[in-house]
Amino acid sequence: MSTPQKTRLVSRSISDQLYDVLREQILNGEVGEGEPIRQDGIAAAFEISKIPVREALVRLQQDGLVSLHPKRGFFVTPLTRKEAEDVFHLRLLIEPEATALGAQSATEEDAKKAQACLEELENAVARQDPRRGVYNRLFHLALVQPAAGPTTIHVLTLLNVTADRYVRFHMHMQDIDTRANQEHRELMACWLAGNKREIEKLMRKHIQTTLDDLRGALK
Amino acid sequence: MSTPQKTRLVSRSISDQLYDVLREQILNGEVGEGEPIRQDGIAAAFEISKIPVREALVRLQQDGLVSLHPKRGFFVTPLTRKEAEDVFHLRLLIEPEATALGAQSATEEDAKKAQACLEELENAVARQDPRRGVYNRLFHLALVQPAAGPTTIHVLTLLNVTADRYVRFHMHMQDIDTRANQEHRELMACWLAGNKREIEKLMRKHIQTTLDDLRGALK
DNA sequence: GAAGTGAAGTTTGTATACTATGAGCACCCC
DNA sequence: GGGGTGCTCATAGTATACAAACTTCACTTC
Repeated sequence: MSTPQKTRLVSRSISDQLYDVLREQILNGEVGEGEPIRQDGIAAAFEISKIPVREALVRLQQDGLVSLHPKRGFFVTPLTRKEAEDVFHLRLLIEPEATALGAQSATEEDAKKAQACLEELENAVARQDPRRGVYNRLFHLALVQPAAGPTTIHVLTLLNVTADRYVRFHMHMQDIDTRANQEHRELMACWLAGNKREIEKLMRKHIQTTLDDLRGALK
Repeated sequence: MSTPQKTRLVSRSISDQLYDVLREQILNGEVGEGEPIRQDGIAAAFEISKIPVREALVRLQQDGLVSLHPKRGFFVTPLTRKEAEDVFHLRLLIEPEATALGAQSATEEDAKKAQACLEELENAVARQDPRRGVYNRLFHLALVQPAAGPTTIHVLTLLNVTADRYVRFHMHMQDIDTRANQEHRELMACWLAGNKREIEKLMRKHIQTTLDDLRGALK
């Protein structure tokens, strides 16, 4: 029997699933910044015990999305202009180069996957999926994946998640969807062609434009 | 009554303390790479329950020091040349500039704290303290702290921790202690003077030299 | 002897239960 | 009436208990 099936199937633990759900809720602003997070409340809402809730929160804490005051609980970290600037600064340092390197060592399969991610992203945008930030991240990461080491992936994931939070909070999506779509198309074409210098420039501009828009929204 | 006491005293939870201890053990190689980590074993060793053990491990997982195979347990992530290159590459991108910015906006107090960290580091080196990697990280971070945003701090901490792991594993400390001491002195002098360009150059060289030594150790 | 099958023993992941700390409020003293 | 003191309640953090999954290994079958 052949093995075309290569997706690894594993049982995801409750805490692991909850981690994704809570992260998405925070990114969507469903729990306001600075707001306390009641472990019992979440446990009751999902009809589970506190143990997996705490594990998910601990992971989010390590991601910087919530902070923990000992014996007082977890709080959603407030959004600050300083953090926004910080995150985009780091992205500008890391992501353009990493993307260019990814293009250079991308295999046929990597290219397919990146294109699939772009399609999914465009579909999500087209149907106004509120989770399209997720697909945006996946696309950006797919461009980096072929060459990047595990730490670069991890750091960029962290940065993109936080960036996503600011974008979702301060900006009306439809305002940037069209432009972003255009830029993503250009990026993808250039990435497939493997033009290192050009990709770096495009990606830098792509991130910078988002940052400029964000600064505008922050007045 | 005056308040010269400004260190904030908080009760550290068991899981929080354990996080530090386990991280240090992994950095020291006390648990070999790829080795499984038995939750019950650790719980028994510290005479606590599994709950805080799991929380500490989840944090370490988020740091990339251990990985989790569902229903099979936590494993110490293996050291790879690729990750080492990756981590140092990122440090070279971020840390020199961040250190220079730190120097520019350092207050008198920041300077005092940085110098105190350097002293502690030198003391630790002098007495061959096995935990001197910790003080090294604290010193490097103290140089960055004055200007850096929270995310930069977080990312650099992550990178320095991982870098530390490779340095401790592959290199005999005494071989580099002397050189590092010298370089730290130079860095500190330059940092206090606030010469941006020069600091960047020195820090870049400092990190690069460590990377070169590491490459040598890796054959 | 190699490969498949099944039962016993580990170990994980989560529920439940308990302790103790912090917040909030009423009361008291001046 | 303002500030201190103790009580009550809510919540965090951890221990204990347990079900489900994985591993191991002996046993069977060809």
